[in-house]
Amino acid sequence: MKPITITDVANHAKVSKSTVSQYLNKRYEYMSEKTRRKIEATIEELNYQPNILARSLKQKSTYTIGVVVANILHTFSTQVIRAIENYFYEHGFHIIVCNADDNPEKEKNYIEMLRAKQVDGIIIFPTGDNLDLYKRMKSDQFPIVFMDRTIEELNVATVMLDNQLAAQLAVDRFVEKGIENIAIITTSIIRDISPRIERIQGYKAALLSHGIAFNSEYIKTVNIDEIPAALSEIFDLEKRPQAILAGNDIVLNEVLRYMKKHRITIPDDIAIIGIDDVPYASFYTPTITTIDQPAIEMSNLAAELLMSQINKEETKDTSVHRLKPTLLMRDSC
Amino acid sequence: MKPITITDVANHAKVSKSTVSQYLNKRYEYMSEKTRRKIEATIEELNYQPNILARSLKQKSTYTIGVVVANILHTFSTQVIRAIENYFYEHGFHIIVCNADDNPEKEKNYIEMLRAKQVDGIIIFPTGDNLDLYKRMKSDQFPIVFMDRTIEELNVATVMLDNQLAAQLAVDRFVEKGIENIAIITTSIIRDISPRIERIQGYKAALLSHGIAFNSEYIKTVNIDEIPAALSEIFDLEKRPQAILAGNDIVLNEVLRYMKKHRITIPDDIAIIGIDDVPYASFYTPTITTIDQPAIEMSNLAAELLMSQINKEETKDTSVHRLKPTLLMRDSC
DNA sequence: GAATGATATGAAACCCATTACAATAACTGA
DNA sequence: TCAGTTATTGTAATGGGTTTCATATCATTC
Repeated sequence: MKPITITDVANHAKVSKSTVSQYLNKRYEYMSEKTRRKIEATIEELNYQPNILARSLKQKSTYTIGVVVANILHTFSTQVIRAIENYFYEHGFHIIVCNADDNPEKEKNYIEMLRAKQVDGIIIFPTGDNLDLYKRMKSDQFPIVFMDRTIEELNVATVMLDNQLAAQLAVDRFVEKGIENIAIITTSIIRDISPRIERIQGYKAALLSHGIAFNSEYIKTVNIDEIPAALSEIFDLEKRPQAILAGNDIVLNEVLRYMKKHRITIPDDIAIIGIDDVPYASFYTPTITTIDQPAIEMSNLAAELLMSQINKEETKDTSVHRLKPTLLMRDSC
Repeated sequence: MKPITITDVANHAKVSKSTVSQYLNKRYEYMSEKTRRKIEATIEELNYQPNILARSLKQKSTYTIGVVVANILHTFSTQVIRAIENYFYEHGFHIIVCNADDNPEKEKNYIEMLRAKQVDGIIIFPTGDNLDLYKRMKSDQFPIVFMDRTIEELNVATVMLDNQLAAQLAVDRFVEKGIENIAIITTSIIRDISPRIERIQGYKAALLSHGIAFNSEYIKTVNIDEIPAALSEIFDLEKRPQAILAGNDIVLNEVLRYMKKHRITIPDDIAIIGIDDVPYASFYTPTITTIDQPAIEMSNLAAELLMSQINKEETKDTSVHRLKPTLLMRDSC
């Protein structure tokens, strides 16, 4: 069952490979009407499908791009994958999805494989631990866009949330409600993952702007399975907080689970705001106030930035785009 | 900035391309220790990465597989993508993720592109409307596994949920609680999508097994945005149901949203069970009883079935594997 | 009827690896 | 020392397309 090749078509239609190739590339002006129809019929008859590998090898373009997410478990990652897939489908590209699992080794492996497979570009949520690799791509002028996280010194086009603002929106809201004792919980910040850092910075800055001194006991950065313990610590404090800012969707889940378990009433006993909107936020009891990331807008922007690099457009945009989050006011605060 | 090729390495190391190629394929017995080290050093020095396209063209294997999900919006789809990605990463494969959007045209386009790109196999949630295409893959002996849905007449290896059992578990649970008026809501069943059909069949069969006549007014198959209207219809019935079985996670969301909006108490006013577990099920108020699909197990099985086809193993398994769902008993019923 | 130009087609190089096999070099034992 | 191995390396074909450019064909014009 050997596949049909362009040579088979050429022989069968009694023309040369090159003419068939011209046909495949819709350069009909290079052949007569008769030849065109003959080739058309032959392709139909043999059910021929061109081998894109061979074409890509010559043309140096695979119409494939790689998407390396840091952790596919986050709702945000899947939203981004979905939106990017959608964008590139419209442009005739395929996406290869890779999950680095927050593991720099895995990330490295993926990036190297993607480049070896000659993808036309990569959108990556960088773990931050492969500086050399990033630099090499940069110096090779390989199309690349960072998402969600920035690597300061690199000058790579980046799309991320205005994380400081995200935290600030939440703090402002809490303060508006007369709450000053605000805790923040994020997942681990090994390797200086920028969003987590920035959210904590934004939190501190916002508190200061309201003249509230921040209490370091109110700041918890822990692994997911350590969240219940962290919450217990916070609640055992002499001055327990009146509000919690959950740093991402997974943290929010754990926080809500904890409140449920310990029968702590939201928002009376504790006010809650989560960064990242979650599907159930609008019908949970109470409904949950969240800070929504414009995932689709961010994805489209990242895709466009990548496309302009792929198309070697002049606009060498290497800036960091910070998109604005939205406060979705609901009942949990 | 032209890329380094095997020829560059060969010239630089003063050996032939073939020797370098042997080195790349770790066939060190074809060269002396000295040559091996020379090549090794040169590759290091030039930072050479082989072009996998060229290799794939010759070897007729791309170490890439396609995953075409019917609708990436379902939690189940993303769970499957995640698990399959994980499985294939372990085996040195990449996955290309495609979202058919429940659109047979898009599905067709994707399948043809994937084959043109010479992927080694495809895992697909078939829309069911591309019979010719499925048949052709089958007759080409192209590695393919169906997931979530079966196409009866085709004899393609398939992994899916035991949907009848899923519905039955739910009905049994309702009946156990003394509830007999049970409604079921699924999303649209144009094109005879098998899970939806089977879940309704299972629902009917389970009712009968309990000696309960089913009421066709209790069965709603509608688009997502029509769910509130469908619910209103059901609640306006003379004999309104005491329970609702939500056919998938998205339906469950809409049902819960409706109940919240109309202040209908779960489980007192209405008992609810959802097919597909959702992240918030265990801390919602009340916690939600769900029928959980073993997504990871199903994905691994599908991946293994595909791998055995790719490796041309003897075991020509073309059967339909129906995995058992689990009832996660919580408070909503 | 030859020169001209436009149209149509094919030959061959190329993309970058792999691989079968030929060629050379080094080494063995008699 | 020389045939006979064995170890090492190189040549060339191959995979399936694209692309450049030469050639063939044909109609047109003078």
